[in-house]
Amino acid sequence: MKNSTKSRGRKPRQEAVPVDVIRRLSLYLRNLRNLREAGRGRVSSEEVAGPFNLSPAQFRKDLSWFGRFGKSGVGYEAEALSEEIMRIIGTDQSWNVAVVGVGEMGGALLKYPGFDQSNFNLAAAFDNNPAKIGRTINGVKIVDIADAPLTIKNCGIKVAILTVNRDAAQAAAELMVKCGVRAILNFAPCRLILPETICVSNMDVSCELETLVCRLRHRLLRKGMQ
Amino acid sequence: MKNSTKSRGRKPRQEAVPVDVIRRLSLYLRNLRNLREAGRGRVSSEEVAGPFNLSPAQFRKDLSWFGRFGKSGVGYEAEALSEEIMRIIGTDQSWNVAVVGVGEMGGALLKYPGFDQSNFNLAAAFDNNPAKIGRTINGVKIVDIADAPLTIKNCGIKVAILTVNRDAAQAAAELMVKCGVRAILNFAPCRLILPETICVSNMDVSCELETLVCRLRHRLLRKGMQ
DNA sequence: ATATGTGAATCCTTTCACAGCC
DNA sequence: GGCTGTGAAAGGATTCACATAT
Repeated sequence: MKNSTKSRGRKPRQEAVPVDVIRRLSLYLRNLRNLREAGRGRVSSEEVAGPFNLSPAQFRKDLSWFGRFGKSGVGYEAEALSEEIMRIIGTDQSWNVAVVGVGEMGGALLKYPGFDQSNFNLAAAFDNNPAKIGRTINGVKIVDIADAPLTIKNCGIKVAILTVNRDAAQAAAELMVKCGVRAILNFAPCRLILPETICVSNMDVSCELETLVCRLRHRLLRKGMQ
Repeated sequence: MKNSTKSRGRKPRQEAVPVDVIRRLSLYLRNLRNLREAGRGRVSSEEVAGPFNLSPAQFRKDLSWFGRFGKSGVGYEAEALSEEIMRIIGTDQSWNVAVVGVGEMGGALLKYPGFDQSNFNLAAAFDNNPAKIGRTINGVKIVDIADAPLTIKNCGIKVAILTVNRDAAQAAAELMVKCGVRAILNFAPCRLILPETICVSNMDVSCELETLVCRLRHRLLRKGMQ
């Protein structure tokens, strides 16, 4: 009965950064942008973390995974810190991203203005519907998914957003992996079975809604981040 | 310096259910549906939790927050367990949900077929754009947000999905709260400042994308659920 | 005086392992 | 034999508190 299933029971004792640390870095970064737009040059850990109901100590511990970025007794330079966090996350460079499946959700993402200010560049859109192939949405031409290998290679795409329906998700994901995609943001309401080397994150509306309404009846224990 | 900010440093020592438990229950529930559709009547904790890279022990501990639902040496009845979990979450009853802001994302959600099989019923859509008010999307009539109080009261809406743009999000959220909404699923890329009694969950595409690409460089420590 | 960075302590979550039951 | 339910143990994450730096 022991060591039965896959690799779940391992004890790697590795010095790996917890993924929640990165998720918080991403929040800090957004807040830093706001603070800078509000004219703040120097900021404290309380100012950066407080709005998310996270403690200043948490902020400092999170950063300490990667180095020392503040001045004792003074605080942090908002701009320099932003750049450091972007370097840590990897968004100091630009990323070409593919949208796979131009249905309602895929179309909405292609038109989403939030990416304009980011270093994520929606560089390609794929679909298998002949009625959609060749059309252009917000400057992005919809390409036959059969031609995905070439496009992905040409654009150097490593990240895909999966917005196909549930039944098509697994096959589409496998195709992306075969084309060289290494990270997938999955909007389909199912789990993808992919090699462990591929990074997957799920945006699960049903799951979030269910969690929300459950919090309405039970008083649940959250942990910051709102 | 101590006891400085809000209520962050409390030690409530309460027997509150962690929100992650609920998030996993939601996943188990989905898998149970799949297992039932595949004809399985009786299932084991391994079968239910395994596909999410969660351990059988975790599944049993999660359930133990709420009671005892299995038979020793046998397993669980898939259908009965589904109903129990739905009762725990609260989706044994139907929920009317409002979509606030019928832009690209709001429209996509209104047309999203995933809600058909769920107990979430998109009962109302609000916008402030006269060109949209009065139109119908997927059977849902778009109502002037000025008339939200009446609609929300009539439909008994307690949950809203916020799909307005960032600058409008805080005001729209406050309006919803004033109308009696108690839970908000926020798609806008910002944090909402609301009374603690209101439940908020954020669907944050940028944050997830950043976390994903960060995982491409650093080998991060995830904890199941994929 | 003030705020960082970080070991130590605390708190929480997950896993282990086994008694109990089918 | 096989699987659940659950205390106990192990492992992680958060908070404390203070030495340190400006």
